[in-house]
Amino acid sequence: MQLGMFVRRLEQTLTAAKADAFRETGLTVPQHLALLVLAASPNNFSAAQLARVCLVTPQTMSTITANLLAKGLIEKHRSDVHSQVLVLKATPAGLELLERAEPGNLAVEARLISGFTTEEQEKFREFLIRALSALTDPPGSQTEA
Amino acid sequence: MQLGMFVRRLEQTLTAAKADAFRETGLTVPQHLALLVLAASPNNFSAAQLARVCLVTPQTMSTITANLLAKGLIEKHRSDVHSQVLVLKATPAGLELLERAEPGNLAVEARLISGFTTEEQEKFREFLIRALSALTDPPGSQTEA
DNA sequence: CCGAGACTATCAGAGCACTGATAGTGTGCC
DNA sequence: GGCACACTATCAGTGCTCTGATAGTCTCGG
Repeated sequence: MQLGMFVRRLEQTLTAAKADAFRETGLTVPQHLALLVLAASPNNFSAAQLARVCLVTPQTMSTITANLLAKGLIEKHRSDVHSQVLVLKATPAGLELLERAEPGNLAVEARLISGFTTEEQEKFREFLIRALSALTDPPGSQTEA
Repeated sequence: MQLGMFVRRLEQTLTAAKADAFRETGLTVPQHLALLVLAASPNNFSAAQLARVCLVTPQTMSTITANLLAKGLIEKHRSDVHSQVLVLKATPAGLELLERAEPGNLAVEARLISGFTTEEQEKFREFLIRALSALTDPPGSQTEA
């Protein structure tokens, strides 16, 4: 079995576990992430910036923020420096819900690494980053160079 | 940054890379997987069995097989042992397309592990499986017991 | 000044993935 | 025999993700 299969499997299981943890709050995993980033950011993001941070396309983030907006967890403000840019901001209700969701999130993360020593965690993380780099940096792109 | 984030990121990047590799064939990543499993299986699967193997729900697999079916890459046969079960089978066209898709798939897998020694690959795989087990086996599920 | 390029937002459409619900079938227990 | 349970297929609805396309705005260079 190829390594990629295991990566996919772990991610699926992880997402399922988080979705389960967030069920009570009504948040989805991407919604949680967007809210988390927004709450942590000093000056708030535009949808396009948020999309880049969360590694999705602006169109996808638009879907996510539309759902958060409909639930009143975030709000949009017209930027005063760029007349067209819409700045996103977590509402008090959003922050409050996030508070309630975090324990579940952290519990899943804790479960993920429960079988690892601190050293192994570091090594695991290093492996993930190295694999990511290998896929991101085009090493086999001498073809067109 | 939490470890889960890196897992998600790697999976997203991996899927994107595979999607890119399959673009020429018109296959999506889930379609490729379903076709691969179907082609490799001695006696062919029902949609429900295939769903379990690919780790998706039967409803999801139904969507995937509908698209494969529409492209003529697989076919459905009524099982002769169970009157209601529909057995799936890759068509010659499906097998032929799979042949064309495999090099790209393998290239991405090769890229994924390109920065690893054989030992590290084994360790990486072991880490992934260990994390998977930690999430799957319910260690904190005494709540409802 | 004006046009090119970069960035923003947003619509449209396809595919994947889930939950929930409905219905048919097949096995096995009472 | 008949009922319950398990498994199959499938419809309906929601949400995430992508590509492609359209349009507004801003900056910078000629």
